[in-house]
Amino acid sequence: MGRTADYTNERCSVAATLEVVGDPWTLLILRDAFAGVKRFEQWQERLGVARNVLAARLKSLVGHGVMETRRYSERPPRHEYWLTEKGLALSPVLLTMAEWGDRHVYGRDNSPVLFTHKGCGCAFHPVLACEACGEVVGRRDLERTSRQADSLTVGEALEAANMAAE
Amino acid sequence: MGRTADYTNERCSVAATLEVVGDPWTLLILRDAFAGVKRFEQWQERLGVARNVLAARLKSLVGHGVMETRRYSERPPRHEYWLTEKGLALSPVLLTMAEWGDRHVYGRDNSPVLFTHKGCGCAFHPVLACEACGEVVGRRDLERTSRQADSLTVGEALEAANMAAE
DNA sequence: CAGTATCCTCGAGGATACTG
DNA sequence: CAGTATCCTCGAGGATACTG
Repeated sequence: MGRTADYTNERCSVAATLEVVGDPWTLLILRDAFAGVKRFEQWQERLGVARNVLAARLKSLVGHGVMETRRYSERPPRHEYWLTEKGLALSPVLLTMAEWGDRHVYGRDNSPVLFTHKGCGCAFHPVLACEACGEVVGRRDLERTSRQADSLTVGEALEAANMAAE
Repeated sequence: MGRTADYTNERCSVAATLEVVGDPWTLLILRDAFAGVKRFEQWQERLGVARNVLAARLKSLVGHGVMETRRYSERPPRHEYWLTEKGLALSPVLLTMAEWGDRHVYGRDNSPVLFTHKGCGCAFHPVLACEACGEVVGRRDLERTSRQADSLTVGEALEAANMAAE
């Protein structure tokens, strides 16, 4: 009866990620966070999102441990939102999204943002590599093993993760 | 006045990707497509999504060139939905999402899906590498150059891409 | 500045019945 | 089987005014 896709009953890591960040505004908030945005008003102005919605999203991101608040003024009390390690770990998701939009919507010559790989000096375009051996990997190099049957739902996993965090 | 985030006026490749696939149901549809789902009823049953919504999403994905229809029966006329090259190119997005959910929601020991890298035989966990030089790359190895000011909006880029496709 | 509190709209999505 | 056509609900999000 939910009004939209409900990820919590899925048994899937993709759905788990979507449950935390797969919201129309959240990924734009995170994109801006990676670009250095840390304060409420900055997001509000850049995104034009309603204040209550922005507040709710930030609260959710903090609740999920993706961002954390840091005081930058005592009087008046003010704080900023910083990406945690967990939040910074989303960078490959954002980068692969940027790469796809770049390549398949804009076309590489029209890319609105460019990254340079400092190591080699080239324009950076990500490909996936295997953490274990470092080799570049395509879909064909992977074999998929499902364990869905005996695994937790997204809702259960989130609950367990929150318990562990406390 | 839109009811939700409107990506079309952004000048950003991430937003461009979200405009095409960043919908609560669409990424789950694609996830299942990568798992081999090709027919309407299969998605409908697995996702429990309303039929009109599923039809609309599939139509949108075909319209954006992410999937294409293929006849598999003449009488009665029946077709399947196959990922195009453009659609298959989304695999790094799904894989990095799966990795994050795996690691930061489920925890690696509870992962509902495993991938094995055939090359080295190890459990596959993706990291990003530079297409040009093959080296593994972290956020710190990247330098960002914005060209937002003189670049197209997402809406304009999508229109241009559609024109080119015809 | 960084929100909270209210009120309101409206359109996405669900449910169901129908069709070639 | 693969949708289309209708109708309906309801809650997400926008707008605005207010607060410490």
